[in-house]
Amino acid sequence: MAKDIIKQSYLSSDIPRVVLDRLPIYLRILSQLQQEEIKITSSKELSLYMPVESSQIRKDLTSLGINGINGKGYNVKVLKKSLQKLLGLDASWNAVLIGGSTLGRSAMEFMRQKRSQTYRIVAAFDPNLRMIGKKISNLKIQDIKDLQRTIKTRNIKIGIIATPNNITQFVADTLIGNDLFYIINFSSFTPKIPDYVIVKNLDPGLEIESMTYHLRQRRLSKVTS
Amino acid sequence: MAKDIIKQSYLSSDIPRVVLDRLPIYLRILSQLQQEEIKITSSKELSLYMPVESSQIRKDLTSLGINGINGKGYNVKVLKKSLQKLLGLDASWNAVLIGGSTLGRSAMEFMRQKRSQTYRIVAAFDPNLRMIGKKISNLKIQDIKDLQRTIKTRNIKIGIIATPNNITQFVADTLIGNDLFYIINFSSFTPKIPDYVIVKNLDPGLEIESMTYHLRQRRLSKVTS
DNA sequence: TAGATTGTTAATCGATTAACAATC
DNA sequence: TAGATTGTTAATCGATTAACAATC
Repeated sequence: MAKDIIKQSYLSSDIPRVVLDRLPIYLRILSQLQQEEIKITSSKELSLYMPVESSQIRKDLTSLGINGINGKGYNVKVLKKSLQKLLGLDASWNAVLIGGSTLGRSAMEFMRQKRSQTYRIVAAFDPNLRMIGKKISNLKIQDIKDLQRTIKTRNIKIGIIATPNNITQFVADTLIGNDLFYIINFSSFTPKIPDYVIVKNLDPGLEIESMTYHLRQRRLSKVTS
Repeated sequence: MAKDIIKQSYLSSDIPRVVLDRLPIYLRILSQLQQEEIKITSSKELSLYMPVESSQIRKDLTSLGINGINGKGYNVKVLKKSLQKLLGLDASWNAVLIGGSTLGRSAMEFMRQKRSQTYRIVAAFDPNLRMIGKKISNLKIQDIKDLQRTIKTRNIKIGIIATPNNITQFVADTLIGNDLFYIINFSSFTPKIPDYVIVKNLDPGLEIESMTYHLRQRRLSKVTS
């Protein structure tokens, strides 16, 4: 029932995925420009920092209802604010970490470095009973039985999986069963999920493995040339 | 001169980026199937684990010269081997880490978790002279002056940036200047790079920030429905 | 005004999907 | 053989780019 409503609203979100994925990149670039005290930028300048034509950037922005100053460009501050609001970055979202062993700890540590205002890890759990009570960063690892209650009381919307690959599916199912439909997955297992759930797999290995293809190519071409 | 050759060979690598990015995902799924002792799979089965139609998968594979058993499917072991070889995962690539403070440490720790056979971090540097000599994991942080020599002697092909945002560009330029054209960037700054360089920006923030859009959408739709 | 840049359309490009004969 | 799945083509879909009049 609740899922039906959500599914519907998800499908109705009208920004194409490719556009959506570019927006945080625009924001990064705008922040950089701000640090350089640049007040007005242009689609052309923005395009220097990413592999996208200026016309694409203009198109993205107009499609979102964001307009520049005709003949001038875009006000950096205004554009940044618009994008932040659109992406929901003016709010802060609570997240829960599942997995208190080394992967969990390093993932936590790594995310902490980024000091994002957008999300906060406010609770930690581990399916392994032996981990309960141990501390990870400043959080006490809780019994997974209390997951549902904690999600409610702490208004948690994002689940972070940092468990061994062999229980990733179980953990994902648990999160989804507890109405967490936004999942960040640090494990190397890609869980099967219903289509109203959004999972981001953050596995550096995935990136590096497509890199090595190019490495190999270049070596071959050097040898043969 | 050397750059010209490389540039050329990069452009001539004929696998489309979208296809290339799917290959490591196929490999993950194949490993999972192997763990379940499944010997023969099909494009249909593989498509269950990722948002791609079976015809796409067949097309990807034939385009790479990989053939299945007509009427039967694909031999899991054979397919895995073929993809690994194609991606250059039968080799091991040496990487250097730049940045020995907390971000560097947690990135290192995080990557260690993954125990990839594909790459190995064999040296660490920091532009900050005060960091020199400190240990990170089992590596001693070296003076960046020795970067060039170490790259040569240790046959390093991959550079990992884990420095504060404000020096990312400097570090990227340094790496490129030392003929490292494969860069993994853990900072939140997107450096400007020549087009023959491949940079993978691994910033969980990027992923999460496009997630919050959907979070916001659903909240709004719940309120209005 | 002259120069620069937006907003927008049309053309191009490439990726995905559906369908089915060929094959095991 | 019957059933299932590949390999491949054609159709569809969507994203990117180029071009330019309108605007500051």
